[in-house]
Amino acid sequence: MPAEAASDFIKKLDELVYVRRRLKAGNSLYHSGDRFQALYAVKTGFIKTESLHDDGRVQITGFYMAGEIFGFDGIATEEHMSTSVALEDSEICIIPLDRVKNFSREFSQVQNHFFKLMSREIVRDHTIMMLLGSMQGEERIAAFMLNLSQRFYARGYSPFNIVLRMKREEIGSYLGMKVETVSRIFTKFQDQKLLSVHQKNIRILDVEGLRKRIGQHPSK
Amino acid sequence: MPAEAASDFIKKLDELVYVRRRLKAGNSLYHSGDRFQALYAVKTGFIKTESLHDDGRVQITGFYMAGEIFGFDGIATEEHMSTSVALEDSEICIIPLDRVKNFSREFSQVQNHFFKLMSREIVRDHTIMMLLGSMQGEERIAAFMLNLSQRFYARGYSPFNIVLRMKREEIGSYLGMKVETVSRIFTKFQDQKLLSVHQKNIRILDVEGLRKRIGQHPSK
DNA sequence: CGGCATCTTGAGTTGGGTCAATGGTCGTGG
DNA sequence: CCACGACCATTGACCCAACTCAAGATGCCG
Repeated sequence: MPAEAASDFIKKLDELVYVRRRLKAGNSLYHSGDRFQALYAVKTGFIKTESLHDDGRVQITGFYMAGEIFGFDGIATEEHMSTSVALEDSEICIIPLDRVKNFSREFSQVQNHFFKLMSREIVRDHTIMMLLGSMQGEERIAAFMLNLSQRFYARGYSPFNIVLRMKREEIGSYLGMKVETVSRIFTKFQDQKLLSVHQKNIRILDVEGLRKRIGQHPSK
Repeated sequence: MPAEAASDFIKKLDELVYVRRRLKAGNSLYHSGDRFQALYAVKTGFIKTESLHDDGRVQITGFYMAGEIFGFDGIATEEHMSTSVALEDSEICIIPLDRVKNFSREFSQVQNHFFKLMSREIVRDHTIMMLLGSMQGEERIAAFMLNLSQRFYARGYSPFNIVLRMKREEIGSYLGMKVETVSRIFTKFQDQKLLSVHQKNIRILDVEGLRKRIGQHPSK
């Protein structure tokens, strides 16, 4: 790839996201049912997306941190199927899909990039489906913590000292279990010296130990 | 949209899928880890995709019938994260992604179409996540049967007389429960005159009754 | 300091898993 | 054509992980 083309590409990517928006903790960018207008990239902060079921139930379908993109669910029907909520004060880059489409015609890499982003989201969802469908409580929490750890690390933060932005109930919603169960498992992991837990401050003490929790379960 | 452009578009879509392939029941198009080469559309038959977890566990992440497209999980890393298996003799259209990308530059609708397809897959996955995360066994089966019914109907088949192509165990894998539980719930639904069950032949007797099963559960 | 939200812990219940046995169905070969 | 064997589905009995309900504990903010 010629250097010039690459730098053009970067410039384009930058143009894509030139609109920013600040979002206070607890506020939403869009609600379920809103007309789809754009994709969103987290610049700073933490976002959750929750899907509303036909009956009243709500489940968190994703947590997004700096560098991650969300909102893809709105493309299919031009209408968002989820609600996005800031878990802390956040800064969000707005990426109008029309702009992506136009740039894609000129720069095939832009198109490639967005295909890959959506594919990655699909893979991520399949991972959660496996977690929800075939792991037990302790395995789910272990997998969740390791996943957070890795994402923090990838973003330049410590992979061991994690400050949770979500409450226990939200973790439960995401992992398909009740608050009480989440809490009990945190306590258990602390007793077993896998984690140290103080409120939302979690320190991962034994990565290997957590890894071993996953997959060595009776379930076949 | 001028009629001519529309017909060009259709022609292009047709060119996209001009390679076909027959697949015997039980055979695979690709395995987890294979290099990604193309997307696949079901022309006739029935396909399952299953994801392999780090530990040995396997979970079915999708069932695809005529008209549905699968394989999107391979785009992210250029490597498939799942294995696709034919549940019955099937005919598959091969859609090389490069071709999609090239046509997209010329026909923006092609690009739109594939963005929407991927978004739809994400929405579908979120639905399953909700099902796995917050529904109980009976609700899951009810939701599953109604979903199948609707897809059969959309493809021109009877929405009431359904011939399952997958075994009970595969339904269980997809819905996050054991064979025995699936079987018990089918029996229960039959006792309650919601379904009539004979082997893989299911007749839906009471759509409203099934709908009411979903969402009226203790959970919260 | 009080009030409110969140988190933890305990006790009892239950949906679904496990294990084990039985029953059907289908394809193959004698 | 029937009998055998393989595979799949169903059913029963028992058990346990996670849920429910209920009480405290902890921390946060005005």
